[in-house]
Amino acid sequence: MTSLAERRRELLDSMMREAVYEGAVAVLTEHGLNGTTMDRVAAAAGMAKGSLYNHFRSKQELLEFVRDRAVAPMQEALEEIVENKLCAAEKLASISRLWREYLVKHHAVFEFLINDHAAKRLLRDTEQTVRASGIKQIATIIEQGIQKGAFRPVDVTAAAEIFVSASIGMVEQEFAAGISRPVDEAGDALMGVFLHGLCGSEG
Amino acid sequence: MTSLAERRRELLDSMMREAVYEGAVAVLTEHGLNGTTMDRVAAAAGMAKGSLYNHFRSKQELLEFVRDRAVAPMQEALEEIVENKLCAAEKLASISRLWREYLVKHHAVFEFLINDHAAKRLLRDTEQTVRASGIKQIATIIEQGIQKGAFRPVDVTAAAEIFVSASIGMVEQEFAAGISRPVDEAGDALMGVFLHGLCGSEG
Amino acid sequence: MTSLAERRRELLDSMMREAVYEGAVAVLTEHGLNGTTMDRVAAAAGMAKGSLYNHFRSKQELLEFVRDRAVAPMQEALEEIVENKLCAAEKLASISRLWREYLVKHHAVFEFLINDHAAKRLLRDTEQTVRASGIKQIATIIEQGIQKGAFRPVDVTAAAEIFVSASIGMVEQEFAAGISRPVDEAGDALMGVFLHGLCGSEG
Amino acid sequence: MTSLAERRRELLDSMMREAVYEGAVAVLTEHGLNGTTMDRVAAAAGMAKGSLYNHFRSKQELLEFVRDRAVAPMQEALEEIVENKLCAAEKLASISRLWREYLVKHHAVFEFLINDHAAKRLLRDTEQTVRASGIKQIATIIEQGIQKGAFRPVDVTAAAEIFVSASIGMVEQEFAAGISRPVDEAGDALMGVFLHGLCGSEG
DNA sequence: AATGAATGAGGATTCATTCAT
DNA sequence: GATGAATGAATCCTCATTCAT
Repeated sequence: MTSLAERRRELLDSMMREAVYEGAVAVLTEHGLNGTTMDRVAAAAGMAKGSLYNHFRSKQELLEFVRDRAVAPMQEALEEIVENKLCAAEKLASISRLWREYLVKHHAVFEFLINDHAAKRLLRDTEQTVRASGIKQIATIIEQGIQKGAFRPVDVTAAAEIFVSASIGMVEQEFAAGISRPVDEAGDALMGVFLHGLCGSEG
Repeated sequence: MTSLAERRRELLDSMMREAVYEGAVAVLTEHGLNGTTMDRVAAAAGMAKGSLYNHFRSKQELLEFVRDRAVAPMQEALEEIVENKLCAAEKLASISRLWREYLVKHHAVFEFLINDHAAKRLLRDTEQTVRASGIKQIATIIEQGIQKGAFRPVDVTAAAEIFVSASIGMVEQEFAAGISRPVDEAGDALMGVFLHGLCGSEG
Repeated sequence: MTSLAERRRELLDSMMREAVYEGAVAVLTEHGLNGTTMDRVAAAAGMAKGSLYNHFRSKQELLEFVRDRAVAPMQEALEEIVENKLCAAEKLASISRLWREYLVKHHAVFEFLINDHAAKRLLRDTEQTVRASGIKQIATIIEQGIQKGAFRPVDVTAAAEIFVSASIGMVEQEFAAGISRPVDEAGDALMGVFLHGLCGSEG
Repeated sequence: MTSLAERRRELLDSMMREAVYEGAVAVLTEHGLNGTTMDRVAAAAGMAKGSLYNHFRSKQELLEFVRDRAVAPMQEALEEIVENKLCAAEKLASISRLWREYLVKHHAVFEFLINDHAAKRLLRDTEQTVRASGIKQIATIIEQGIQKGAFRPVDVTAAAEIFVSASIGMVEQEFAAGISRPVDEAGDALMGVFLHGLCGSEG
């Protein structure tokens, strides 16, 4: 049984983690990974620098927390889609839209999570990277599509990498270029090429 | 008219820039962008730290030089392919292979050039990014393919982004995962999906 | 008259001080004086860091308590020897052995008590240092020996300093060198030199 | 052949090392080993903190330099005495006086070099400690005295440890107590006890 | 033009002490 | 009294840039 004090502590703890998360995201957004210092995170989270170290052993641990905190809801949503009763093509379309929405919303965090190689070094994960696990899930969906006869028998991992790279790359490019496509238009373009190729049915 | 002294100066200058380039690449390879200090670059280039500042106003300028120096031959090769007499699909296949070879060979540099957002910030380019200019060229090729009736009338920019993201993403993923696919296999997989889609001709 | 509550408080208090003593000694042993943080002491003593400050005004006060707590039994034993009916030479031999045993047993504490000048600064004592009071006692014994005609009329303080320094120094040296002499051998060597000198009876 | 520039550099370097040495000694004297921060050393040496790191890789390396710089002249003087034509007893007396003079003069440094266990930890030396090497030399002298028949056949290492501990301990005690004996008096007292013991010739 | 020592603003981390609960 | 999170000064070390030689 959890005592009152314990529950209160947990509540406070989760509040502070939330503050740290939001502070860190704000700093990442404004200053990039390299400009994300403990000083700035502490200030943005409204606490003393030393306090951060009462909750995270190191900067790395803090950033890992931010990553997990940011990725968790997305991975849950992803799994939900994977387990749906939709057909493979519909699943891919849903995922493409899901990612686009998340990327747009949490751009700063994902920028450093997905692409930043400094972060890759810092957050030491290879197989478990967000990207890698996404690729695995997509590969599974494509595999299902192939077995149902909906898809041609292609190299599923390669196809999954293409899908993931393209999904993320398109959004990133929009950010870099400072433009923004309507969600549907972008998704349709991606799905059109990914499902039917450039050459079309007579190809 | 260039005097003898002037020519000699230029020669020396280009030799030193070459040394800086190679030193910087070596340091980037070994220590990553964050570990690339002026000290290390100077040491690797076989010169004094102060001398770097006689040729580059700042670290940023030096890194921009490295980027340009690294990208130039690739862009030349790209243009050559674009101007070839090949059909669009063959051009794309050639480019895919070209990029793969370059990425594998100069991995460290491109890692920081193409993806590292710390570098993006550092190297202030939006439209002129390597990626952006690559996308433009690819879009042109696809446009040609469409006009020749070889490709379906898709959103050329989106398709180009997909192609570029996928080309780069696949190699990056291999690096991250520590594996390496045979060049042809990877290229075939990409071209297969990109040209014909997952659904196949009956799709 | 002490009330029951008062007595209970005292009991609890002495139990906690005991826990603090043992915790502090453990930490001193494992981490050295510099590594002895209030956090670690609290953890080793099985209590919250804040609680330490309910019983000791500061780290310095806590360490002074540890010093006194560690030194007390040794000083009692020393006084017991001093008041014995033994002759001066035998007293010295007993003391030499007593110290050796204590030093070996409580090495970590005494290392910081006796020699560590950081501690000396921290624990501000001059005359009352363990060392100083030991020297006084030894001087008294030597004085007695001289008055009984057993010893030559030497400078008693100097002789006492020699005895104390040598007693401690020999053990310290063993620790530093990582070796350990048998108690008797070391004691015999010390007493031999101290009583008869290097030159021998004909000297 | 050393170029002019090279010689000038060496001169400047040795001047700066001298400044660092004196600054460090001043700080050690005033603040103790624990209070000896790089900031303070830099300030005392009249230079910027960062400059220290151009000449010493770390605080430890700097302190090791200070130790060596402080110890070198003493060890040279010690060796000179060892190689003299004096008899063993005279050598010991000379050494005793030498040490006393050095200790008095460079008290702060030696306090941390010889006794401070924080320093021992920091300066990782066991056998090569100042103390250990001094003991070795003394042991050699005693050994010679024994072979010449001047000394009784005692445990030379133990006797050397006694001599060294007593020599240093007496000075340290004077410092701690804030008094100061005349050099000769202290030396005579030590040599008297060390050579002839407490018991005297009839002992 | 080359050199490399000097600089000093930061940056990550530690820890004695305080204080609200 | 007990607790442990909060605090922020202090510490070691880094590195882009400057400048005298």
